[in-house]
Amino acid sequence: MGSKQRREREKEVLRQDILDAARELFVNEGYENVSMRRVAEKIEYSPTTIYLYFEDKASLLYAVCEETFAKLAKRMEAITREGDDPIEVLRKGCRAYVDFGLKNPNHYKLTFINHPQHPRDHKRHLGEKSMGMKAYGNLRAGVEACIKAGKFRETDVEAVTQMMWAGGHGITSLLISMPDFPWVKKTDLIDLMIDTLIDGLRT
Amino acid sequence: MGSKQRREREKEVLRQDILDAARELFVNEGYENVSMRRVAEKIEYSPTTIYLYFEDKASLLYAVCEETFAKLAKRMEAITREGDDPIEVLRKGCRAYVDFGLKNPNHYKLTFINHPQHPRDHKRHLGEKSMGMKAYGNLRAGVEACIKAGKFRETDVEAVTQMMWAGGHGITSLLISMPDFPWVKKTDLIDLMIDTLIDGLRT
DNA sequence: TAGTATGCTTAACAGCGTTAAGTGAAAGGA
DNA sequence: TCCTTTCACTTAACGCTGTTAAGCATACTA
Repeated sequence: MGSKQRREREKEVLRQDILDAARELFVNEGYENVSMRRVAEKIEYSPTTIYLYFEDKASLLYAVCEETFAKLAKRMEAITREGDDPIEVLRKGCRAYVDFGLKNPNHYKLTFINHPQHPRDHKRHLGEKSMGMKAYGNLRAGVEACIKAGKFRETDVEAVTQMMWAGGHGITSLLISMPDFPWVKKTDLIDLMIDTLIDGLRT
Repeated sequence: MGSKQRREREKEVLRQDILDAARELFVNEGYENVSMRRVAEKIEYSPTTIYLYFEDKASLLYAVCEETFAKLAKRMEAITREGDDPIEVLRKGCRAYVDFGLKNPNHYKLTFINHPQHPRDHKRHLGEKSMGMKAYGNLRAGVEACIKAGKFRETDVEAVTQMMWAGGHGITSLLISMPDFPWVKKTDLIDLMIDTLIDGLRT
């Protein structure tokens, strides 16, 4: 009787095994350089088995990213909750975002740089309930707090949030995708960006 | 006697034909979605012929990008030469950069977003004589002029240049690779970024 | 115990970037 | 003019890719 539940538990385990294998390969070697056959080999199943658990390679990628971005969202939320001076919260949030990207470059690439090719995938990472969107919400809250506290001059919250995001993303993505460029010290660049943006927004 | 020169002229024509075909396909359908066979079909030669003119697909891409970025470098240089108020020059330069990216999204993706997979390709676009580097040099000159004119507080020119680039790139790349995100008005976002960064750098 | 549903595999398709070998015409020298 | 060499190009193939259709065993149900 309970066999049905047991089988479902087993399926869940295999699904997670696939995800773990895919994550490790994607992160270490890059999405493009990992084939479904290699993922299958790693879990010691035939390639087609993966398709019983994930629609296609992009879906597998999406699932992996979602897992990782849950971590980012959680960290961002923790920073917001600590509730210092709102400016300091915002600063820490931005730094956490960039650090996260630099520490998980392949995850970052997968989600924010390597644009999804299939039109329908575009919307997935931005869905209302997606983890990426949750992190964005946190950033937005941070910006709103600064404005409400009178630290920033009155402006469009949405626009400022998107600008802050773009600032963080600009640094993160350039550092990741052009590692051979003669960058100045990374931390200096990150701090300069965050400080300059915040200074430029001050009342 | 002159036949050797004639043949070389003909080769140059075919090389340009390949470039033109590749550019059109890459720009309209994206690098990943265009195969060498399709480029070959367009110029009505066999796929292998392309390899007589370009080392591989990445080299073909590189050549296409270089052509386009020559245009960007030229425009940036023109703005610098016009020589208004240095701040205004910098502002215009940044705007030109973003506009260029948004107007040529696939070119932009190819050069700045779609990181090159082969290690050796990394360096190509950043070579001393590359067009991308020339545009960077222009931006740097713009920043330097602002500092020398006493408009910006004394800081590391290189760091500020890289930050400005990252600001422009952040907006450009996000707008391009996430077209379905609920962005505020594009021009507002661009102006907000540029103005905020400049304000944050002021003396 | 017979029949069915389930989980996985084998085999294959159509495409990819790229290379080795071959072809046919034009060029150069005698 | 004839022969040889060069050169631009093609044909065929290799080993890979993501993905699907069909088949095969095992485990569950009646």
